[in-house]
Amino acid sequence: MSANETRSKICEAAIRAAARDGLLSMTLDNVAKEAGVSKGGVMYHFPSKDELVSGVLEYFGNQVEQMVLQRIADDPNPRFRWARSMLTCLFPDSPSDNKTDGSALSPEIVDGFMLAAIAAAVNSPGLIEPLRQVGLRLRQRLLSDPEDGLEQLLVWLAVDGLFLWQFVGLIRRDEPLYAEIGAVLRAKVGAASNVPSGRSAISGEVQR
Amino acid sequence: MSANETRSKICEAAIRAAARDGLLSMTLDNVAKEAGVSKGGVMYHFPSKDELVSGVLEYFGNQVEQMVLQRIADDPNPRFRWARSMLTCLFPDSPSDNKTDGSALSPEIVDGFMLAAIAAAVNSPGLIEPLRQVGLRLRQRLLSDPEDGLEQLLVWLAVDGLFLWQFVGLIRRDEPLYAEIGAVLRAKVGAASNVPSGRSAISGEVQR
DNA sequence: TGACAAGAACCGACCGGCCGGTACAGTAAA
DNA sequence: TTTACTGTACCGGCCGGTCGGTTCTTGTCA
Repeated sequence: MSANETRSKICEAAIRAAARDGLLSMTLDNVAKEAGVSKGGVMYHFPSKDELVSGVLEYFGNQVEQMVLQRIADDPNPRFRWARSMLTCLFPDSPSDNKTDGSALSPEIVDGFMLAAIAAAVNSPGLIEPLRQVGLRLRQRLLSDPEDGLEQLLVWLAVDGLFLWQFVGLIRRDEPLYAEIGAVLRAKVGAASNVPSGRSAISGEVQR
Repeated sequence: MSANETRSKICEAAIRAAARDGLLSMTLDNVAKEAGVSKGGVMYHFPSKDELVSGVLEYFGNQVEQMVLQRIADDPNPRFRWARSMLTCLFPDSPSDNKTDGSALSPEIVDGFMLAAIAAAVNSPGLIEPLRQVGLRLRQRLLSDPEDGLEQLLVWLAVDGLFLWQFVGLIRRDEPLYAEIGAVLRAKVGAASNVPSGRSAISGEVQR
């Protein structure tokens, strides 16, 4: 097995353990066991716990960022492009469709990214700095849209709020409300199920 | 000093330490030191770490819940009452006004509540169960508003998303954007600065 | 082709420190 | 006398980190 494969395997195992048994169980020993690797093997790829956590964050963060940015680039309609990309990437239209065509991220990756971010913030404030930079850039670009910037930001915030709810157990993916919220948000930014540039029935002119 | 005063002192100290040095530094020894109490003193009031964490969560949660519910009860205008209450309680109009008239919560309490919730979720999933119950009840009541339920929920979610952003360092209270977001949200639910039942210039009919 | 050196990838026993928790004797106030 | 602590000493476990060693892979050269 190549080095990169093992690294990925470790990152995924770390999140799997954290998701199942809580963030505190993301110890070197547990992660090693979960990944089917020895502790020394983990330490070989990530010389310290901090580097493991930031490595995990980077691993998931890159996947999310790539997907979101590509969706924006592919979207012909500039209006609400940012928020629409986030929604289609982070909310699969229906919980059951595991599309492998690369048009959306699997819940595992999305939740993993979230968990990794919280894990980083918990372990040491310095670890989220790279993520912070990415977030700030994204924020700035989104807000540079003169008309709809703030409105899109609110959609983004709502999505993140939903993650927080999930984290503290206030909502679960399989609840009907979860899909309802996704539908309302999607409607707000004109993201139909399969027609990205579709016109929403709901969102009237909200701004100004 | 009475027992309850000491309990409060310990709870506040726990959050102070966590906010300053990270969640992991919320150890029994550190909390005791921060509170100016011996470790035995902490263990006297909270027989275990779990009980300390859930006690802290309860301490801050009660303050937030009380304030939010009272605001709702005092509001003569039923439309968007829930979301409006949250906003006025959790977003002070301007960062500098420390009103002691009890019309809003201090940022310390709000952030403390947030930190406590995350701390509980991190330490052990079971600890947030009481908070979960409160949240679910609140959610249900809010959604029972047939017209504006989901719209208010989005405001709530955005507020929580903003907390998450704060936690991972994506935004700070003193940034102009923070106040801007507050203003937009307040406008959406018709919460003017000092006229709770005011009509917003922005939020048109969004629903249906 | 095959022997072999060299480094990359990985193993797992071990260590020191910290953390949650216990035990208990003492004390000041109500 | 009860309540509300203080202070100290201690324990067992876990966790991050170290280290000497092993196995796998790859390039080199006769």
